[in-house]
Amino acid sequence: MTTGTDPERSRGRPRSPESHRAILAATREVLDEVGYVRLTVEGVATRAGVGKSTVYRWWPSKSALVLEAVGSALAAPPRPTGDVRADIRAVLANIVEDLRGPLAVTLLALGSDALHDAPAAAEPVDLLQADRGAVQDMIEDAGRRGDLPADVDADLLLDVCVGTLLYRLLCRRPTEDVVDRLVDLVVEGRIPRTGPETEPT
Amino acid sequence: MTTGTDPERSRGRPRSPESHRAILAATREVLDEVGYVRLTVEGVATRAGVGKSTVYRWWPSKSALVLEAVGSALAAPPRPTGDVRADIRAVLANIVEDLRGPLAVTLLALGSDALHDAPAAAEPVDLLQADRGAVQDMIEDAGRRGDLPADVDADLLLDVCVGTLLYRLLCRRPTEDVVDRLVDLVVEGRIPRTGPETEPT
Amino acid sequence: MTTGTDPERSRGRPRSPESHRAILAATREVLDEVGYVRLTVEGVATRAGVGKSTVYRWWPSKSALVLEAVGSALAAPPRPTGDVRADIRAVLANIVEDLRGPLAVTLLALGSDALHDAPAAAEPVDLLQADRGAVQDMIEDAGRRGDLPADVDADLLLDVCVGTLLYRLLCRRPTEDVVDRLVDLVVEGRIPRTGPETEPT
Amino acid sequence: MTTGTDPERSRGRPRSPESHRAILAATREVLDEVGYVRLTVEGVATRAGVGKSTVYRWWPSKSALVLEAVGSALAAPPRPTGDVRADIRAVLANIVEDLRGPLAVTLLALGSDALHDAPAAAEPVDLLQADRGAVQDMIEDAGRRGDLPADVDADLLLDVCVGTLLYRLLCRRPTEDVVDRLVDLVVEGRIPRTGPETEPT
DNA sequence: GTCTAAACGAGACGGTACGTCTCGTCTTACT
DNA sequence: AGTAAGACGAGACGTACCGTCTCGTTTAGAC
Repeated sequence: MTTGTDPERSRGRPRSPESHRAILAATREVLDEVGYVRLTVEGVATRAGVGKSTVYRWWPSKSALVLEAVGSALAAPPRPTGDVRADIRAVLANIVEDLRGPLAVTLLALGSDALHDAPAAAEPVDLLQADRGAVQDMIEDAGRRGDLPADVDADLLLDVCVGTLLYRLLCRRPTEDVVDRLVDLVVEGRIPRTGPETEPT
Repeated sequence: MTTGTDPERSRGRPRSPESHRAILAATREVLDEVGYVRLTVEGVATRAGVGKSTVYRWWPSKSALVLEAVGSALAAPPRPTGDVRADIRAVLANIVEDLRGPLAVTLLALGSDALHDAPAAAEPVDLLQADRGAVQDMIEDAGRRGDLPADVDADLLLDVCVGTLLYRLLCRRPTEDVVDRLVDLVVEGRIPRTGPETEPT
Repeated sequence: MTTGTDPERSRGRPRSPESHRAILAATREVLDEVGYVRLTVEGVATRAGVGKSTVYRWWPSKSALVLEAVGSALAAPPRPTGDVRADIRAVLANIVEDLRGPLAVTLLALGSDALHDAPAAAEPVDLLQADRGAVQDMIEDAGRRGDLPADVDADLLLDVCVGTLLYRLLCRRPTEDVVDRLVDLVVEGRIPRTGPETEPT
Repeated sequence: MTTGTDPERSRGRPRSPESHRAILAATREVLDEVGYVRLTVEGVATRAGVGKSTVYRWWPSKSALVLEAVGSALAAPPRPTGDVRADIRAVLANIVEDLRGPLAVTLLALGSDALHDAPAAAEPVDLLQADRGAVQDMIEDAGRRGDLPADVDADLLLDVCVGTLLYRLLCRRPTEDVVDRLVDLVVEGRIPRTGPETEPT
């Protein structure tokens, strides 16, 4: 199947895929090291071995660049198995994984930066939820199957999970066993307790 | 013989309380209007009718200034009544109230900015929880009274509430009836549903 | 084989000659109007229609900028004619001309500023003497020709002339007929007198 | 009529002479160490063990303070002896002595600073010539006695001497034997030569 | 021996300029 | 045509002094 060369797109020298990748990689590294506010486009370009104008040719601003760099590093959404506990667990584990490193912080910076520009507003925070629709379907399926209430509010349920994880990461509180207890809470209504550990049902 | 006035403290011209207040007020206004990243110290100083050096005399940086300005505008913690549902509701209503306006966004910007400085890190996010200790005590009291499990994890329970609200505000999803349903979830284990509205017990 | 273009030098956008010239011109204007101490780099940049960073990209400091601006406005050295009186007269007339306007004052400010930095020290005062070597040669030639003593101290002789003019300008005393009388003094040993005017020999 | 103590003037605490002296001394020290432009009133006050307001109570500005500090350290004018060579020598030696240290540079800074304020303009440069009138009288006396031309231009003659010394000091050229040769030039019309040394007449 | 008013130290104040930094755009020469 | 280099206009950063202004504390002469 030849996706081939779009006659409109392929005039002149084509975009260099190496540069593109190098820029995104450099962005992620710099983000790791100094954070969003101290990241400079010039620094990224230098580290990528690229001219600053090449960055600006493909991304309109620092925030757009960072947004794509962060998005491109997110974990792939898991495939649903039909076991609602396991599926939600997998989604949350993904999020925890994603939010390690600089991503949580960066998302917040992006979000707060964007919230004062009506247009760009929703984008960053939705990154964590590229697969939100799929997850909601999965939850609603569970409702139909009877594993959850039939009219479960998948939207809020998901926000409880994601919000709690994001907030704990932001406050630097531990998140290891929180995933399980969140699942217990939102799937079975089990109020979180301290103590040995949540026992399996 | 009580000297009263501390000889160490009263040398030189005393700090002008009007300037101090005017600066914090101006900071809040500018924050409202243009947001954290577009706020400038010079702009704040001008609006407060104050020299830039007066701002820097008392706050070491833009972020410290904003942090205090935001903190000084938070709602006062409610007094516990003994009814766990009502108490948690009151705390969450306070948070929702605080996060209207620019505070949610600003907290995120501050938080993300700070997370790359080990020392200043925890401050901003803890602002929302100046009264966290009191609320935890309140929850644990409820555990002792039997309104909640005796070994309830007050820490996580609180994070579920705060995190969810913060996240929904950040994503611009509605928060009006979420407070009630969160209380239902964390106090009674009621899984959130769509539908007419949560009926009273 | 002449490569011509130095591969090291010609990377990136070349320096804009208009900006460079505009900055020097603006510096001279501002100097004229408000003097050295009240000259502001930002003011110069604004008048030149240039960003402040462009000024600082090419001159490390206000004093370096002013030094070059002043230097670039000095009169070109006159061509020696062989008549020692006429030649010295021409040199001194040049100096008087240069020191009109803000240059005398500026040189002093620069000089006094610089004298506390060992490295930059000599520069400003030497500005007046970019052509000092040539003038000394001229004087020594006159010595060899017999128009002046054979072992004339050209150095001191020149300092007498320049120093006297600079000092009188600084004290705001008139300098119109001083040039002639200085020449009388240093070429013919005629002690300066008040009175109608120096008669021609 | 008892002038005695003016009832208007002598209420309250009298001016502290120690502070006054300490401020002038500190000014001279700081001037020596860092020069005029880098001298700060606050630094002077601190070194003098004095509040900044005490400085500003008695001197209207940094330049006025420095002017007085510099003036108060000048050498006392010599007494005329009747020997014109010796008298001029003594005056010039005084000037050379005064201009060692930071004074030459400071005078220039003050002068250049002042030249853009019409009122304060002439003061600094005239410092060197507090005794100018006396010296002019002395030169004119020599004219009347026949040691110099009867209509000698004392004004210009003095400027030649002072200007030359000031300029050489500013350029950091040696001044040791220049005094003698200047006297030779302006008293006897002897054009300066290099060589063994000026022989006595 | 008070009384009292000016001078004092300390240092906060409103300003202003500094020199540095980053943004996002523009302009070259090279490939 | 796309790129690396890097100059450009703009404007905020945080620092340093300026000269003014309050404070509370001496301190010496007037009463």
